Amino acid sequence: MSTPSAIKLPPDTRTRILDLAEGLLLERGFNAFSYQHLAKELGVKPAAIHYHYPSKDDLGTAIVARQLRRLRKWRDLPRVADLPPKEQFDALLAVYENHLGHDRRVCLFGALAADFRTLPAPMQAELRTFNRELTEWLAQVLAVGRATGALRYVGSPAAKAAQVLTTLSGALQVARVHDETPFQVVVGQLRLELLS
Amino acid sequence: MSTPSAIKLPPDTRTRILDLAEGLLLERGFNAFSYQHLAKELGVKPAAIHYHYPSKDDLGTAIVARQLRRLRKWRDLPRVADLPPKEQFDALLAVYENHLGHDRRVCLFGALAADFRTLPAPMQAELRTFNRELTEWLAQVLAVGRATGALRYVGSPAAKAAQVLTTLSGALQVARVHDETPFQVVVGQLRLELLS
DNA sequence: ATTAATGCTTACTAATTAGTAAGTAAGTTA
DNA sequence: TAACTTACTTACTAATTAGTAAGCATTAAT
Repeated sequence: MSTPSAIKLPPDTRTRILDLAEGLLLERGFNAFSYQHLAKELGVKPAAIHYHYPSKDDLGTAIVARQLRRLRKWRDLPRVADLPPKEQFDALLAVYENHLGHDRRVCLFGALAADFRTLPAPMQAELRTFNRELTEWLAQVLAVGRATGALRYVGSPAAKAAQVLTTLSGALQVARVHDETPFQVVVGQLRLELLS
Repeated sequence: MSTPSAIKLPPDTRTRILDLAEGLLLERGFNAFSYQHLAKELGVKPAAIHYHYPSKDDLGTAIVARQLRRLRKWRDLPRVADLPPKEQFDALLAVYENHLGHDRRVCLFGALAADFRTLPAPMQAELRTFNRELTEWLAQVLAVGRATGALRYVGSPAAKAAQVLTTLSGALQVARVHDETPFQVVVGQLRLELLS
C-alpha cells in the first residue's frame, strides 16, 4: 500500500514542464511560448527542458500524445462508457465547459488547427488520430442516442458528430475572442436542437 | 477615363506585401512568417517591409482591417444584398468553399482565434468587429429567411447565426487537419438542417 | 532649377530563439 | 567503494527575429 493508485504524487519536473507547456499551448498557441518562458516559470534553466524534451517538436508531440491517452482513458471510464447517450453527450459538453472555465482555454484541436502546417509530422499524426477517435466516439453516442429516442437529428451520425465537434471547437474560440456568452449561446442552440 | 474603376492596376509593393502576408497568415498562422520571409518572396529587403508597415503589429492590423472593409463591401454589394435569404446563405457558403479551394485556407477568425491573446490590441479590436458584423448580418439573413419560409431552424436568429459561423470556421480547420471531406460533410449537414 | 517626397537599400543593433557540450552533485546499483 | 545513472547547471553557438538609421536614386511639385 505504499503507492495506491488513487494518490497524487507531487509532479516531477518532467510532468510540470508538460503541464505548463500544455497550458500555454491552449491559452496562447504553440508558437507563443519558448523554452526560456517555460524555464523561467519553473525555476530551472532552459537546458533542463531540453534534457526532458530534446526539441520543441518532442515537447509538442508529448502534449498531444498525452491528450490522446487522456481521451481514451476518459472515454473508457465506467462512469462515462456506461452512461446513456444523452448523459454521455452532456459529459462531453462538460469537458468543453471546463475548458471555458479554465481561463477560456480552447480545445487541443482549436489550438493547433491554424498552425497545423508548421507542426512536426508526429504531432500532426497524433492530432489527426485524436480528432478521428473523438469523432468516432461521438458518432456512436449519437447513433445509439437516436435509436433509443434520447437524441434527435437528421443526417448520418458521423456527419452530425463532425458538425457538433466542429461547432464546439469553434465555440471555445469565439469565447476567447469575445466572452463566454457566445459559447453559452452556441451550446444552448446545440442542446435545443439535439434534445428537442 | 484614364483610370476606370473596373481596371485592375498591377499591385504596388504595399499591396503585394499585404496580399502575401494575408496568404501566409491564413495558410500557416500569424506567428509563422517573418519580415525576412516576406522580403525574400517579394524580392525586396526586409527594411522595405518596415517602410510600408513599420511593425508586424501594423501589418497584422492592416490585414484584418482590409478584411473588414471587404466584408462590408461584399455584404452591401447589390448582387449580395438584393438576394433572397436562401441565396444569401449560399453566397456565404461559397465564400468558405472558396477558402477551401484556395489551398485550404482557414477563415480570418479561425486563423487568429487560437493566438488571440498574443495579438496587438488594435488587431484584436478589428477582429472582434469583423466577427460581430458578420454574425449580425447572418442573423438578419436567417431572420428574414425563416419569416419567408425559405430557411428552417429553432431558436433565435442570433443564436443560430453564431452557431453556423462557428461551425463554418471550425469546418475549414478540420479540412486543414484532415482533408476536404469533413468540410463537405459538415456543410452538407448544415444545408440539410436549414433547407429541409 | 531646386526642393521635397517616395520607395527603397545597406548596414547595423539588441534581443530572442532552439539547441549542444561539458561539467557536476546526488542518488542507485554492483 | 566504485561505477553508473539521473537530473540538472553553466557556458556556449549559430540562426533568426523585429526594428532603426542613414543614404540614395527616382519622381513630383514649386
